[in-house]
Amino acid sequence: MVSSDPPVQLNLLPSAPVPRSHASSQLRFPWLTDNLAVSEPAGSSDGPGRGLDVNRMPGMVATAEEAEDAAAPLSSPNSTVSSFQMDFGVGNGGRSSKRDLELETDRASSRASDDEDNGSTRKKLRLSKDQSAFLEESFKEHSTLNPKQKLALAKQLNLRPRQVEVWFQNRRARTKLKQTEVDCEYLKRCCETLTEENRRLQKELQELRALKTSQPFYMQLPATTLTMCPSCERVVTTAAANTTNNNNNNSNNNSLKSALTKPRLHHPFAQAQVHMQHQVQASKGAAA
DNA sequence: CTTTGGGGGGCGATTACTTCA
DNA sequence: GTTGAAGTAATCGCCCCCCAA
Repeated sequence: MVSSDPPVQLNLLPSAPVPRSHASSQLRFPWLTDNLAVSEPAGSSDGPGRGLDVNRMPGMVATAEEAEDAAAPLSSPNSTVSSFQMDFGVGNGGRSSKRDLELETDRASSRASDDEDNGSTRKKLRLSKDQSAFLEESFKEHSTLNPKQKLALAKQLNLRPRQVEVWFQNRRARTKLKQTEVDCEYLKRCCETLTEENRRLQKELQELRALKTSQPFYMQLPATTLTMCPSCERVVTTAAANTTNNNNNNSNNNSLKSALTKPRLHHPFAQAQVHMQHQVQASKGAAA
């Protein structure tokens, strides 16, 4: 009934869900050479003193996660990101060891970046284009990460695992939002189509009622039902099955036969016949 | 076998920061 | 230089699942 296009399914997520542990794979991306210097992110010219984060006052590290954040490097846009070799999903999928692995990685990261960070403020980072592109490619492969994948990505991009995790969370949220917008647009079109259809059907109904009052002859005919012709999408009246009157209205049957064999415009039964032929042809075509 | 508490991860909502027109 | 909108990194709180005790 709704003639709108089918809803668009944005291909924003990986086609297959990420298995808990799948064969390790190695990804190399052409824009990342061994000596590729990650481009300077926009706005990175700001000094570390600017953009003081009120949530991260110096010396206020309390929880393990905060320790992780505070100890980890800024995205160090000038650092060298070498040959991304993804080692995804090895071993047990590592739920139990996740914390240890992250802490270990963060300790390593903090060692590498103590001079940059100074443990002072943590301003909001802007990922470099290369980092974003790599994360994007990874997201195409898997929309979710297991702990090892997360660590591998973090290591290769010189980011904190938490940053990778957050990026994927936000990316999933954006994907969902986009898909929702697309769905919304589709439903809107459906609604418009149905509204128009309803308007047209109301008009047809009015026409049929007018026809009924102006041509009382058809009042004597068997009860009719409204049906929709699938081929032309017009409402037609068809004779309802009526076995009780079969024996006593031969005259009607004769006139009916003549009407059906010589369909005339605006004759309800003739219209019904024509539309039934349409239906048969349509169904034959569909079957073919 | 069932219950329970903790760890871990995902998600929605929100905040805060950056960029751009 | 200022401002508002848009984009996005990051946080918070909640929920669910899993697992060991």
